[in-house]
Amino acid sequence: MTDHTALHRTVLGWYAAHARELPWREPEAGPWAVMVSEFMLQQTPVKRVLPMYAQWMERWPTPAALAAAPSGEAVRAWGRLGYPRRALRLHAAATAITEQHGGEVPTDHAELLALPGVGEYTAAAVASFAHRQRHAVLDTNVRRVFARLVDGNEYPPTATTAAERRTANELLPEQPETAATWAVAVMELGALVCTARTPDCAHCPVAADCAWRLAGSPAYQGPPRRGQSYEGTDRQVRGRLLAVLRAADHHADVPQAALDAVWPDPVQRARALDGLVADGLVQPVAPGVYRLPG
DNA sequence: CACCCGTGGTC
DNA sequence: TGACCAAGGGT
Repeated sequence: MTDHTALHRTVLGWYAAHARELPWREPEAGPWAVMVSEFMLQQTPVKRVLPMYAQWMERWPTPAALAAAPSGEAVRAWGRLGYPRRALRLHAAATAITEQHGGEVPTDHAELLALPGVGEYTAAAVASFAHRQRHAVLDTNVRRVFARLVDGNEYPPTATTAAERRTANELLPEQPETAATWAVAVMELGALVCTARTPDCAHCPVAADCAWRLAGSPAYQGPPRRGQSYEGTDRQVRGRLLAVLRAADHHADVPQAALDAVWPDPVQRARALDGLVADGLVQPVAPGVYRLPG
């Protein structure tokens, strides 16, 4: 039950002075704008999200507008943002919001969590950033900041732990409005200063209190964090296949031959295509003919 | 819970 | 240059 007022004031002051101006943080950005940004930002850098976000919000400014479009159009508009299943899930979330929540993004955390593509982080982020509620928001940035500041470790554990949730809740300001700003402020600190590779400790507002710094910035000791291989994987094949489908006109059939051209190994190619169909990203319309889903 | 799921930028 | 990283979620 320590008093964290000084820490709150320091971080909130830093945020007030250094926060980026992002469209989903503008006063006119409602819950839908926040939700769209959160889907796009899942494992994708802000810089690459910005242009796609602008296009998306202009085309589908409400959940109902997106729900009225074919899911394949969402996949097509997703472009090269990566992880196209996110586009499908965002479309499914828009449909659920339209059909079950009167077209309004839910305010209740549990209802948010029940939406397709909304997990622990995104539910807390929308409830906090858009609805100004008090929630611990644990993304990769926040987890890294707390790992260093509180635990003295360079990196957080592989998966979010109960101890991390305890820390986040312990440090969360009591007032909901303050907590909401605190959540985005800690995230911003992780994104801009307390970065993964080369943290800018010289400009960190809490460097003097940082357990990791005070311990001499010891190198990461934990288990090796598995890298993400990509060359030669099914994911690469899926990406190439879907690129062909996206490039085709809306409702234009894509012949098997066009898909066969993207990858030499027929076994892996077929497996990747089957996977896309199973995921609902590709629709088989006839033997040897495919398109994005309607 | 370990693994799968895209894409592009960085050192 | 290959490994790492980027506002995760689903299984």
